[in-house]
Amino acid sequence: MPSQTLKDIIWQVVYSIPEGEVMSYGQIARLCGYPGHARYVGAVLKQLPDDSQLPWHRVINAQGRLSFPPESASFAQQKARLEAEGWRLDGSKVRRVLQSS
DNA sequence: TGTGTGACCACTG
DNA sequence: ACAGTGGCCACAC
Repeated sequence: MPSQTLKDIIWQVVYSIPEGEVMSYGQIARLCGYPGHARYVGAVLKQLPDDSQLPWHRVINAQGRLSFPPESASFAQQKARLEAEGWRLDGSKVRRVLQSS
């Protein structure tokens, strides 16, 4: 059996997402060498303790949105953390803060 | 061993 | 742009 479970690999990949960048669940699954496991990536992140140091907020879905109900506390926290790293929510879409306007 | 469950995704109209 | 649909597959029970 693997010394590293898929869960371990996912943690590593999420941890490696640099500040200022975001990645989709499916993208992470593929990077782990497990294409088709996007849902599992979400399941793993869901188990993280609140005080986790993992940058889970840099993980959004393939549509460029947050995978939480807009009124939830998790949504608010992810939104806040992303905004602190140079992103903004344009409607429900996550967009890089930039340039012109 | 079998079934239900998703912090998903790609495709379609 | 948006909603519906089917597919996905490890995991918890």
